Amino acid sequence: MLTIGALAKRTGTKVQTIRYYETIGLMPEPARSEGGQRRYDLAELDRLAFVRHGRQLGFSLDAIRDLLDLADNPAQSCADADSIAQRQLKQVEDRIARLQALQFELKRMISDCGQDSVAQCRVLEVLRNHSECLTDHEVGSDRSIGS
Amino acid sequence: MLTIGALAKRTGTKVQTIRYYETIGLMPEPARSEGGQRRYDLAELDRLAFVRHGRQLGFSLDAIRDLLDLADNPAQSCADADSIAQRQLKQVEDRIARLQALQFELKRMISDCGQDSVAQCRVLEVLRNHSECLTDHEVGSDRSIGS
DNA sequence: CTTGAACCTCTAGTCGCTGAAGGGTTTATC
DNA sequence: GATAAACCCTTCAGCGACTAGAGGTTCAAG
Repeated sequence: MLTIGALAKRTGTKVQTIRYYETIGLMPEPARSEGGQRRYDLAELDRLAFVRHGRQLGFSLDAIRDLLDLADNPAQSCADADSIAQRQLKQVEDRIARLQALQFELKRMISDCGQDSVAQCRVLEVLRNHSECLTDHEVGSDRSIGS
Repeated sequence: MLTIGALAKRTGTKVQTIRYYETIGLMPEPARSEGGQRRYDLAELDRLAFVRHGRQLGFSLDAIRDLLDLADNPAQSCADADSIAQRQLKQVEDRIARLQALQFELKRMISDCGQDSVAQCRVLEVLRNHSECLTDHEVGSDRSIGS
């Protein structure tokens, strides 16, 4: 039986995060000690490890919830799990593309500035005039990854 | 004199977002009509365009606040603006690197699954066993870009 | 039996917006 | 001059995924 602190250490999670997962129903309500403290078993350790690993791979908590359901009902879950992962891959690839456009624009902005200490700063100039940009560097929502 | 709606349309911003920028002090309190509606002039249009462009380039509102201060005090602001942009570039490059590790891992996970409809799903398997991963695909905070 | 680390609940804050409720103003048309 | 539509106002709550803090309780070691 693990305390919440031990579980946190083993999975690289903060204690508060585990309690948060419990409040949103991602982790089950665990057993309690006589004094009311949470006690976890190995099944719960596995579940949390699964969740954290999903988070590290950028899955949203909703996606992880779906994947957990699939893992619990093993009958032909593969196609569903695959499509969730495909969706995640696509999101990751979209984000990479957008960030690369940003990277290009930022690099150009910085290298144009650099040495000459004239009052005309390229960085500020570029921000003032969008027309100076070469790429379409709009950034979409980046909400799925927490700290 | 522009209404808030006209300003929103011209800058591709939502009306609420402009009001939000005002509450956090990023946009000044504008003039008002007799009936109390906001009226903007061209200086305010420029400022909002600057802010939005900074957001498109992934700068946080705090970074944009600093850049606006620099733009207002033109004396040798170039080095400061440059270092803010450098920091932003580094963040973008870090995020790209992490996302590419994710992309690699997700692709591997998906391609290993694919055809064989056996109950053993690679996607779920990989999530269960972190040790199967080849890369260090930890994802950091992605807080700086809104929707 | 005492200490102190770890636990508990509850609430509020983070970031950058977004949406909605419940009104008031402006403008165009009749 | 009336009316209606389109716009605007304030205020508050919510998103996702946590994180931090206050103020109190429990547990394990010495």
